[in-house]
Amino acid sequence: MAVAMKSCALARDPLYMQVCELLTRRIAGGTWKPNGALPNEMELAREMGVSAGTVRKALEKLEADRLVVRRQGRGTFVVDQAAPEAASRFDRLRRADGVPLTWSSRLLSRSGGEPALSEQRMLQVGPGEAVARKQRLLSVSGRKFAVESACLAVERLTGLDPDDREVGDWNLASLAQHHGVHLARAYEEVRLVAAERETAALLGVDAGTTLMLLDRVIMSIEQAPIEWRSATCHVRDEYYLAEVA
Amino acid sequence: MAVAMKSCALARDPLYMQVCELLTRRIAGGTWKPNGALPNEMELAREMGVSAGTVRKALEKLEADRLVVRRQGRGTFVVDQAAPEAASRFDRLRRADGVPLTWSSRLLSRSGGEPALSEQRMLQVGPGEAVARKQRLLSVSGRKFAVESACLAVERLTGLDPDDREVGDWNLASLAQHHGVHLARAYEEVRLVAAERETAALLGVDAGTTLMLLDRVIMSIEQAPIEWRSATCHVRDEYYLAEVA
DNA sequence: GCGAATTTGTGCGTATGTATT
DNA sequence: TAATACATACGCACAAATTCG
Repeated sequence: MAVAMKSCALARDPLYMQVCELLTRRIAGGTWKPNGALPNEMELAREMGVSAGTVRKALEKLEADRLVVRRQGRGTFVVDQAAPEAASRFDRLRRADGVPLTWSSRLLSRSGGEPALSEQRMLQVGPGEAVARKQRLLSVSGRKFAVESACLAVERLTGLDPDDREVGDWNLASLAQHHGVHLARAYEEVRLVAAERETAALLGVDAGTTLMLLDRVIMSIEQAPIEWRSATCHVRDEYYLAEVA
Repeated sequence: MAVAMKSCALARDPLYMQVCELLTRRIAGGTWKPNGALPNEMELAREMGVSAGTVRKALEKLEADRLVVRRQGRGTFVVDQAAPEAASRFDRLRRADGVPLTWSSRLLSRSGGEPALSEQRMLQVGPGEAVARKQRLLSVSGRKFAVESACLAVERLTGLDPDDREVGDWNLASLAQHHGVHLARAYEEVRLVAAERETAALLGVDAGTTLMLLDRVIMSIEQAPIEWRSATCHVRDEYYLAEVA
């Protein structure tokens, strides 16, 4: 580990970034379970042959990336990406009273195989890289709310069999956690669109009704697009909440 | 400065946070001009009687808060909040091709005085705290695009005369920079609304047309709401872009 | 083109403070 | 109270980027 700096003429990552990457791999590899504690900073420093300050800097970055949480007096813990707070962090729709929107879903269809052109563009995948798709009808307290199409870049999830049961109606957060991918952030585009005939029929509105279209691409820490979701929403009091930093 | 730690039994901010606050005040006070360089780290450490590491940590926080930028080999510089990149950071509307939307504006009206109830709620001000208001018609390449109402918590801008010329059709970024306020982030709510008669008339659309309503509150670093803007937008190809971290 | 000077970035080591168990 | 673990603070050395002669 510490060897790397002087012996290699090529520009390498700083030592703390290497520590960061190693810890990331170990967390993804399951060395420590979600909600489990990492060894303390001194311990990690000794194991890896670096200074405590270097480990500290690496852990600070991991915490900023939401892979771990650190608590004074307790320790450093692996964040459970499948826990509700973490998993719903990309859902920005709110009820009129500000509470995060919850819905029930009915699977309309699913498929897989080669990506369409739009999917290649949104997910930055080549024509040959397999994707999985699903289409769902979302309902909010009994009311038909949205038609959602989602597309997953399955090959970016290490060791995932595209025909696996869990790809059926996948849960992105837990799927990612179990296949070595850490979700970092999302880009979401909000548009107004006129309802097409089929969509209108599914939502029970007149064709041509103006709906809210949400296109969301969720990216991994390595900046690779993982999932593209396109939801056509029949909003009433509900709203989209953005926090601009 | 360094005295504070042991002599005082009360829980005080950590030293680096005190340095941070001092530097923030000095930047707001104009000790160093926008785009100007701060003294180097060693210098600051000597001046303030703290270690270089403490100054470093303070500067890292200031950089995270976008008050300064630091460049290896060059120095640490005050961010010009009025520069286009900084000032337009809260504008999330995009043209169809992804380019940030630009507009021209026509001032429809302006006023000031006691806040209405909605303004008290959105800006978290009391009934007695003065606000300033303006209403504008925004056009995009000749097309009437939006009716915008903005409301400013003038009393949060230190030393600002509510009847000042610059409050007429204020520029929030430069107004904030000149009155000791640092804009940190914004909360924006996106809704679908039916155009009311007056709004429809101003935008040249039929009453009842579905429009995009954007409610944005910009907050200072101290978490105080500074400006509330409510824009009713007649979007066509344009879209709202959110980045969810 | 090159080297010296300047400034931030990285890394190491140590001591002490503070929250938790 | 004691032990543990992260948080803060200090100081030093060298690497890397930038600027300038």
